[in-house]
Amino acid sequence: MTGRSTGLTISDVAKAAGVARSSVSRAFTRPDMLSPETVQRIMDAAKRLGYVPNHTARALSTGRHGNVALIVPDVANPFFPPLIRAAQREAERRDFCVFLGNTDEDPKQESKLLGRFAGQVEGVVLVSSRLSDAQIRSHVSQRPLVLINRDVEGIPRVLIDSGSGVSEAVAHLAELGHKKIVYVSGPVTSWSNKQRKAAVQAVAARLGLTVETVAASVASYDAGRNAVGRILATRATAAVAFDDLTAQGVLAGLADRGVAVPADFSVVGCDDVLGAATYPPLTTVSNRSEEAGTVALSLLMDMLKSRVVQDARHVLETHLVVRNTTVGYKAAHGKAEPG
Amino acid sequence: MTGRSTGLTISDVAKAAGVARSSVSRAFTRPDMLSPETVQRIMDAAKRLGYVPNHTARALSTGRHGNVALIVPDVANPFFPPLIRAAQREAERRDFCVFLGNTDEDPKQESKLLGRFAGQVEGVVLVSSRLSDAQIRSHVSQRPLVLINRDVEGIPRVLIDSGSGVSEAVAHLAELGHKKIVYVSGPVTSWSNKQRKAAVQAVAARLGLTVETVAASVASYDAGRNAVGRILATRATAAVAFDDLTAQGVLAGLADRGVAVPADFSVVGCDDVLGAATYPPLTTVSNRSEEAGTVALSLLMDMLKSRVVQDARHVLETHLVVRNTTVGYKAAHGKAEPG
DNA sequence: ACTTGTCACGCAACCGGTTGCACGTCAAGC
DNA sequence: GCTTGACGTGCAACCGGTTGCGTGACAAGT
Repeated sequence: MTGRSTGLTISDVAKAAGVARSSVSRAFTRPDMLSPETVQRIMDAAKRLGYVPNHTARALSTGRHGNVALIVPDVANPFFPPLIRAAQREAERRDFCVFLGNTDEDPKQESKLLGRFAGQVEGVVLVSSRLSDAQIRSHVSQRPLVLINRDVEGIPRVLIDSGSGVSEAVAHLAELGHKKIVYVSGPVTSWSNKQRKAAVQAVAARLGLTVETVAASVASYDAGRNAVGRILATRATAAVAFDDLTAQGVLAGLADRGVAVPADFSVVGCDDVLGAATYPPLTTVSNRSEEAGTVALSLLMDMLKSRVVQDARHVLETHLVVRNTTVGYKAAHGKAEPG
Repeated sequence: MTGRSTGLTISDVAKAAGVARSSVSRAFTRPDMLSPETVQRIMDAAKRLGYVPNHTARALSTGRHGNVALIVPDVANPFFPPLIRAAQREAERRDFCVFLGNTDEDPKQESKLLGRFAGQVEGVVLVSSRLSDAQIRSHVSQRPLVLINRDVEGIPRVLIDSGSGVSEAVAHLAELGHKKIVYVSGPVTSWSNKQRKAAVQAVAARLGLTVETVAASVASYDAGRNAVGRILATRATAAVAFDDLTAQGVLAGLADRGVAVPADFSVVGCDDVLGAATYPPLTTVSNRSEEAGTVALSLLMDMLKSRVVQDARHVLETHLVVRNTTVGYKAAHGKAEPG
């Protein structure tokens, strides 16, 4: 009637096995408390009847549901799925189920979801949260929570340091002989964008490169494509783009103008989101989003176990992945930087 | 202690409002049964205390959890995220939460997840299930279930008919003057692959095109790239690939050999997974996966409401999206098909 | 033989809601 | 004035497990 999978309860099993309900319960949760024969008898009966413990009832009395929530800004952004999958895997390894929430980049929606999940999850991991620090803190007081790509003091968090990879990218370009490069920036409000831009400028300064910034404002193919005019106007010989999508746009714009990559111009992306699956394969910065997912989940699980919030701050460094859109400027041209 | 958001229960509210627990319960679930003033008083007390109903307890007594599960083969496959997001949105619109399951294309894993979710969801949508018909049927007997891209008689299902779009693609190529094309096939076990291949052959026959099949075996960039030698050997002038990833590989392989696209060769993908975000933008077939997600969810919700399984079979037709990897063969060459 | 301790198990309360039924009140109908 | 019915509310059982505590059986210790 109710669509329940089976109407079977511990009582049925208890009757069949000739024991009390509590013994059935213990057979499943703490078999060591029972004699081996009793456990065996109960298990046999359970299997014979096709009994399966009711998750909800168990959750009600224990307060443990075995669920966690994962909340992301946008499932369809290719950056997140690998992270989701990794988190999922880790959760399942520990016999947890995961609720997935999609906020559409909207803080209100994020709060709403948090509320809806509350009471059926034991913990939450918030990815690239758009909430204010204060809001995040207020949620933390209610239930275990870990952050990904959001740096709030006192709250367990795992951060993907794209700065390290971007730095390598700039060093790579310098080593190849480029003297002037441009950073194609992303959304100004983005934590990642700030991080990446700063890294580019720091390393460029250290290695004596000139760097100009061209704003793509939003992170998209079109934004990258539209920025090409301004990029070329700088007379730079290489560009580091905020992300792969932007980089791909830049490649398109370059192609439109007949600029060959990497022969005439080098491009590096960030996040390794398209993998090698475009042509030419993009030199980019690894994202380690999978590890972020795994680590965040383990962190959360540890908290659930120990019941203590640790001020963990797990930083994942990224690295340059050299493919085919970068090449030595001198090697390609056999001469020095144009005047 | 237990990390519950609040220790508040209906009893607290009842006491504060000076009514019985049952009245508090009714104030939230069937306010029409109470006098307006009582409802008001209870609500005030609840708000003042910060009471929020316990989802788990409610689920235990009603059998309704307000959760559904969405199980996909691989979150990271770009085909699924838009579908997931759409389903999510639809679920939320109806105040449902969604569990996400990832099977890694493994039927065993799929069964396991189905089991783990059982008892905490009211219904399931299974996307591109790898289970056998019999297994699927056995699950259906246990709880409401709807299928996406899996055609099992008697079970509500929504099917994305990529055949229609592929047919358009072939017609498009014919119209452009191509006489001989190749179909770069995907996994032989794939329902979609069968569908697409059949469509290509049917339309080609009708329009008098010659079509050869080149197997890429798995759907991937590399597979596509490796197939190019064989594709070119057929002396065809255009290719329809199983999916966008494969198509992208084909483009890469073509570029490796100096074959210009679309000037010398036309390529069309399928699934519109990379959007326009590559260069040159790929002519492909739309996927309508978002609608599939939305429709599947509504179907499920209807079943939950009416408690009756309808043998719905919802087919979504796809269409050709013309971008820049196809062009008239004659237009490009100004002559007839080469000998 | 009698205390003491251990072990296996049952009893019953509890988790936090929902819901069938009974009860009391009050207005309308005769 | 008494029945009738509608209405608002409370009582208590129930959803399906978990768990603190008590009890009886049996072995070991003196």
